[in-house]
Parts: sequence; structure tokens; C-alpha cells
Amino acid sequence: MNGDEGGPRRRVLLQDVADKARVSGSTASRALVDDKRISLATRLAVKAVAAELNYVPNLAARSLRVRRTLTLGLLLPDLRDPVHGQVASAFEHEARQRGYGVMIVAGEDEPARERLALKILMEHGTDGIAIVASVLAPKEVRERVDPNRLVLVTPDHRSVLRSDRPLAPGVIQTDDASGVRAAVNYLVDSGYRRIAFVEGGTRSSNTVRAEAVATTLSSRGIRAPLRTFRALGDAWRAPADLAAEIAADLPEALICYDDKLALALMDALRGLSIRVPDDVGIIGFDGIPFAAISNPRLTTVAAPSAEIGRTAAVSLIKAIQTGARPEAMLLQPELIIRESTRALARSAGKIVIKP
Amino acid sequence: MNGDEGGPRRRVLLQDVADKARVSGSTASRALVDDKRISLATRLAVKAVAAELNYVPNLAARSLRVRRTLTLGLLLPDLRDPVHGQVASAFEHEARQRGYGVMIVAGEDEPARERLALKILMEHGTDGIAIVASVLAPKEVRERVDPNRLVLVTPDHRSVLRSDRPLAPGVIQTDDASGVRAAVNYLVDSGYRRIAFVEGGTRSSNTVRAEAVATTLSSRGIRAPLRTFRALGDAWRAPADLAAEIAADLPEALICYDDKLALALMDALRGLSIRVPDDVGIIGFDGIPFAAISNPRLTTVAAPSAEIGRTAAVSLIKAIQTGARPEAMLLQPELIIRESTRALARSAGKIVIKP
DNA sequence: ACGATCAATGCAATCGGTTGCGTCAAAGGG
DNA sequence: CCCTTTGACGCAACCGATTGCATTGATCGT
Repeated sequence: MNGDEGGPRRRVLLQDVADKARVSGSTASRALVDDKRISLATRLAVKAVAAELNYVPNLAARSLRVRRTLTLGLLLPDLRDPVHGQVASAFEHEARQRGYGVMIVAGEDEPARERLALKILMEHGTDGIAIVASVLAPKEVRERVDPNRLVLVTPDHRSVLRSDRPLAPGVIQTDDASGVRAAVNYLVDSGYRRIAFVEGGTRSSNTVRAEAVATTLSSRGIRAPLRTFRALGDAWRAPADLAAEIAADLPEALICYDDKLALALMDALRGLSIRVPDDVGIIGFDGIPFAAISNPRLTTVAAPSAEIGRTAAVSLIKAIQTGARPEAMLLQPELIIRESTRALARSAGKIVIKP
Repeated sequence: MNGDEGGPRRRVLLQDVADKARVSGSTASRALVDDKRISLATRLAVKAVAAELNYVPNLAARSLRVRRTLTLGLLLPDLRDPVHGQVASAFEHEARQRGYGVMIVAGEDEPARERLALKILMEHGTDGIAIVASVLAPKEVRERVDPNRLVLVTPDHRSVLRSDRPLAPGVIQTDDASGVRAAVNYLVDSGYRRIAFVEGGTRSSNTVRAEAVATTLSSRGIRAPLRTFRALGDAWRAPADLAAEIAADLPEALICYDDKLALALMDALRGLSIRVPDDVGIIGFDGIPFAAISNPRLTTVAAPSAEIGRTAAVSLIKAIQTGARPEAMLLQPELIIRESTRALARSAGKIVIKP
């Protein structure tokens, strides 16, 4: 029988490779990174031995010496959320292509947990950290994490009125105001007038979005104050109550905080025999995959989630390598018109979408 | 002005803490882990200084010495998938509670990428690795990764006929056969007879599930060979074609490989004016969140995804700490009956669900 | 033929904690 | 009063790879 079985196999060290190749550790080290000072023959020989022995370098040792871990940190609220899954997926993919591992931690929308999560990332010496939709104040984040190694993916906290101001370095966000404008203009062009906003979840950017809706409506000559409904607590529990409240005096269209809420609401409204889009039009935000196959399919302002994740990783890695601060980015959302809204009889006919 | 601003702040070292507390490095180290050899007074003093200086230990250095990284690796096919998101979320949560960071890598259903992903995890010296739905042969996986530090979450590759055989150590799976039995029995009890199976994606466990369906059907006296449809390639693209093929000779009920496929199929069937459940009953697997609010809401065999993730983490950590092999686990799915299926006129009336 | 130059490689320090073992002083025992 | 025990802490080696500098032998120029 083979005596090696079961026992905890000793890791193959660089020194083992060096020994077997009959060179010193330093030569082996240099050979593996193709240092031209080492003769080609030796380089090949060392690599062959390394492959044969299945040598896996110990990153902890390397990190200690070179002060880089080849690890990126990603902090987000929840891995179960389709949007964040999309972001995380793209981020990880991009990082992996460039040789980086990604440590992902969830903050679960709680400051205390988010701090613990951040601490974990810092202890592990991540070379850079991307934080998505943090509940911590940007100020606190920046004093905990080196801003030169930090990317913040934030929901828009700025009002539409100030949307022309430049973003802070390292901030990546989607042009929310632009998305809202596209949505509202589309609705108005389609003949919708009595439009309401439905806030979801706990995120404060709700109000910013609501504000943008109000502003755009008024710019279209609809001066009535914007009605706003509020989904208390979790969007997956409250929808029935929310739907009842909305049904009591049904608007012509509902702009929902996000697709998740919109879909939940559609389900709840169905329970009340309210038809979409016949009785009420519904529009969401995010463009999650299921919005494309819901019944009816959901009109939505799709966020460039994958691009956000990709951009965050690329920008972070570039910053790490150059030493510069990561750049700021404003990405554009896209209005996707589907079946949960339609052209009303009252509509002028031609639909013009103004971004 | 503060001269520190902007510059890359030097990390606070243990030695800095020791100096300020007027003790040696070793004493500081021991004080921080509450070594009883150090006097209480000193311990408190050191901790105070550490907190004041905002000391963050360098895990790379510690790992090098103690040979543990406090990092777990998680390899899964795709972070965008709701099921895997659920698993990853629970896994990370549990790991974080116990002080572990989680490095997540995606294999994207390609052997080459999966190997690269595994390599990343190994280089980073993860203390343990959980692999979800690998496309690599278990044998290959086990020879790359120390089985004592490995948990495999696998779709069921065993036939129903052999479902009484014990699981290999470190294997976590849901009792697929049991879920299939529950689903098929429910359908038959509800009066469904002409039942077909729809394979999805690329995963080979398809055939196992199909086999289980066939077996159960025949055990209920339905001897006709099981019709099977195959969604070529990506489930998000083919549904229209698939639906057309199915519509050509519509069965009474469709058992879909998973919820994603079921929902996509419902959407496609709607395009063909085929109503669910009136014209055809549909049932899926997984129990993803959107199955609960789709229109109609989807009957499904819900997998204990969160429990799988939690169990994987717990089992892995226990194995790491005790040195024993991680235990095997067979988790039970649950049939959730919703609106995409119904009792047919032909049904005996009373519905009995036999697990 | 001999020092200079260069190519190829080895030596040893280093990164920042951890830990076995030794030291030192105070307390306790005979 | 001297020796042993115990408590509290420091010294220095160690983990495994990287890297500045030294070393060696060969080649080159004159």
C-alpha cells in the first residue's frame, strides 16, 4: 500500500524545487518569474521541476515580503440580491483574469457588521477594497481604508439639481437622475399623468429618486405634488398591505424603487384583481434578469450592474499598480420598455424618449 | 495643516504597540490573545494601546508562522445564479461569524477556469475549500485538494436505485430522489398522467433526475416511457424553441430541471397562448425567491440552499479545527405547492403527498 | 598573460507576527 | 540565610518567499 495516503501531505516548498533542480532558492525564485539574469536552460529546468512537483507558492510568505497579497476585497450588502450578485460576478471575473483573488464579505445593511467585514478585509491585507452601497458614512469609510486603494460604488446621494457636479475620486455610480428622467418622460409621452412613486427597502437614496421624479414631472408641466407610497421593512413581506393602500386610490402608473419591489407589487396587485398594465402601469429599476420574463414583463430602468463590477475591479487594480487614486465613473442606465406599461389612449401617439 | 494627509499611512505594527506600551513584542503578542502568563494589568494596557493606535495585525505574517490563514475558499459556477447566491451568502455569513474570511471564485462551468480558480484558492493558502457543483471529476478534485479540508456540494450523481448508499465523506447534497418522488406523487395524485421532463442547462444530473421521475412514475403504474425535452445551450435563449416543440404535442404537466428553466418556459408558453396551469401544469426545482411571486406562482421542489451553505461552512470549520474529515450530509428538499399546478377533474379528490 | 567586464548564481537579510526557552526578581520553604 | 519555586516577561529562532549584494568562472581587450 501507498504510505502517503490520508496523511496531511507536506506542502512543496520553493526550496524543494530548488533542491531537485540543483540550484539555490534564490535562483529558483528568479527562474520562476523569468528573470533574465538566469540562463534560459536553468529557467526551463526549474519550471519543469516546479510543474512536476506541483509546486504552489505560498502567497502568505510572498505577501509578507513584497507587501502585496494579490487579493481584492469586496464589501456588499447581500450576496442574494440579484443586482449585487451581478456586480460581484463581474468584479470577481475581472479580478480573476488578472490574477487576483477576491474576498467577499457582506455588510447586511448594518453598520456594526459592515465594520467587522471591513476589519476582516483589512486584516487579510487586501490590496484594494471595493465597497458597494455602504450604510457607513463615506467619511468614516475613508478614514478606515486608504482612499488610494478604495472604490466606492454608491447609489446616487446627490439631487438631480446638482447632478452636474463632478464625482469624488474612486466613486462609481450610475446616472440615476438620467434614468429617472428617461422613465418619467416615457410615461408622460405615453399618456400617463397620475404617476406615483413607491419607495422600497431601507436605502435613503429613495428620496433622491423620488425627488428626481418630482422634478421631471414638474418640468413636463405636471404640477400636482408627487404621491409617494412607502414599503415599510422588507419588500418581500409588506407588498400585500402596500398594494391595498395603493388600490384604494389607484394612480395611472407606479414608479417603483427597484425591480424587486415592482415584481412583488405586481404579485400583490394581482391578488386584488388589479391588472397590469391595463389598470395601472408599473416601472422598476435595475433590470434584473427576471424582469425580462415576468408576467407581464417589466418595464425598467436597467442599471449597468455588470459594467459597474467590471469597472470597479479594473479601476481598483489600475490604482494599485500605478499608485494613483482610482478614477471616478458615472455609468449610464438604460430604459427598457416592456409590457408592464403601454401607450394610453390619451397619448399623443408618438413616443419620444428624451434622456 | 496636518502633514499626514494623503500620504500612504504606514501600517501600525505589533512592535509599535509594544513600544508604546513599554513591553516586548512577544509580550504584546501574548497580551493580545489573553495569554495568562501575562499579568492582567499588562494585558489591559497593551490592548488599550492597540485600540488607541488602531492596530490591525498582519495576517500574512501570522499565517506564515501558524500555518493557518483564517480564510475559506468557495468555488461555485456563477455568482449570478440565485441558488448559488443563496449558498454563498449563507456560507459567508457563517464563516464571518467565526472570524473567517471567504475567498469566492467562479468556475463558470469550464474545467480550465475551474482549475485556475482552484489554483488561486490554493495559492492563497485557504484553510479549507468548499466546491459547489463542480464540472471536474471528484477524483481530480480530491487529488488537487487535501480531502481533509474539502467539502463537495454536489448535485446528485447517483441513481434513485442506489440512493440508500452512504455518501462519501465531505459530500453535501440534497436528497434529490426524495424531492422528485414528492413532486411526481403529488402530480399523479392531482390527476396528472401525461407527464414530461424538461432538461435544462448543461449539468449532467439532468439525467439522474429524469431517471428518478421515470422510476417514480412507473411505481405509480404509469408505464408509458417518459418524454424528455432538452433545452440546448443556455436556458435563457432557447425557451421559445423549446416551448414550440413542447406545444406541438402538449403533455399535461412539465417537470422542469430547475425554477429558472420553468419560469423561462412559462414566459415562452405565454407567447404561444398556452395557459398555466389550465393547459399545462409546471413544476420546477430549487425554490428561488422569484418562484414565489411569478405569475402564476410556481410549484417547486425547494432545495435547502441556505442550509447547504451554512452546513458547508460549519462542517469545514469543524474539520479544520479537529483535523478530522468533514462529515457527509444529506439534506431534505421540500415540495411547495403553488398555482402552476392544480387538481385536475380526473383526480381522486384527496391529495396525498408521499415523500 | 593579466586585470576588467559580464553572465550566472548563491548568500543572507528581510517582511511581521508567534512561540520555545531562558532570565530575573520576588515569594516561599527549611 | 540560602535555595527552590513561581510569576512575568524578553530573546531569538522560525515560517517561506524575495531581493540587494557578493561571488565565481569565463570571456575579452590589449
